[in-house]
Amino acid sequence: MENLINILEDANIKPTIERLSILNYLDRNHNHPTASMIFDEVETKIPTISKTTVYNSLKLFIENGIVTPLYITGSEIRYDFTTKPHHHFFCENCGKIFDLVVDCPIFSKKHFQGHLIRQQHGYFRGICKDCLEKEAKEHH
Amino acid sequence: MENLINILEDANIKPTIERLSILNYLDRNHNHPTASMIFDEVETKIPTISKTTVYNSLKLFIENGIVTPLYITGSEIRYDFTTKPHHHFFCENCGKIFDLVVDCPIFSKKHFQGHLIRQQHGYFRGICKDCLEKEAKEHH
DNA sequence: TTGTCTGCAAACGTTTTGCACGACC
DNA sequence: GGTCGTGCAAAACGTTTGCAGACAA
Repeated sequence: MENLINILEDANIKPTIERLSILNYLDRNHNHPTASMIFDEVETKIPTISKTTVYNSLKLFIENGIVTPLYITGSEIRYDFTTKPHHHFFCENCGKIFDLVVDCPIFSKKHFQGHLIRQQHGYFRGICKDCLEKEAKEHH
Repeated sequence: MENLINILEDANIKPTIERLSILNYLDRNHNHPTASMIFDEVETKIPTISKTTVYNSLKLFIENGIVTPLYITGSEIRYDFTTKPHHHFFCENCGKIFDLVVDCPIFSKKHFQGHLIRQQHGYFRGICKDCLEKEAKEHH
């Protein structure tokens, strides 16, 4: 928690209880939650919190590079505690999004073919291993 | 145009004038348009067409693998005439989305680490070469 | 007291849905 | 005549904005 306060202060963001709770949630949950998922959990600790504050905080975090928004599903935005670039797999069956480790030749490059790269995503959609195995069992 | 009719008929989609116009637009414009951009252009040829029909048609095309939706910007969905998988670059300054040719080790694989891959996107956000050059000139 | 943070409510823009009309076989 | 396609209008959805009150320095 002390660590999270530092992250915010380093970014010149006042570490309010709301912001800390949101960041704490993202720190504990690396499963790319939606704003609603964050709100639902933080609300149990801070019952007075509003969705506006969740959105405000996430916007602030994104602007400061603390959080990365993922536009993967076409509906809700997913939020990812920023680490080094990595790929994502989105399961169309169970909706889970998880990290993939892929050896990609341009990862972590800042420039490519003359363009400035600020963010990079490799992502895959399909049916995840778990869902495939469940399906197979049902048809045994 | 004959070719486009075949594409639709092969997918068991009745080639109405609306669907053909939409597909024709996508065939001529590989710049990843939004539904509105498609609507605006097709409307000049078929003034009675509605946005609902554009959305209905796109949905049908996507379900049949003729069109790929791109969830890149976080706001409007972009639509891409389906070809072989490729990367995209989204310029945060001018909003353009263009194709990138990248040598990626898992492209065109159908399975990866046990997961079934139906679709794959590699995409980059940042500032494109053209915008960087314009910026440089302004600060000469 | 000044500026910042919060949170309600309303607005927003894109997409989806319900439904009725019309076209076609 | 029955199915399919269209298109209007309304709803839905996640997100953003305006604003007023609360809080903190």
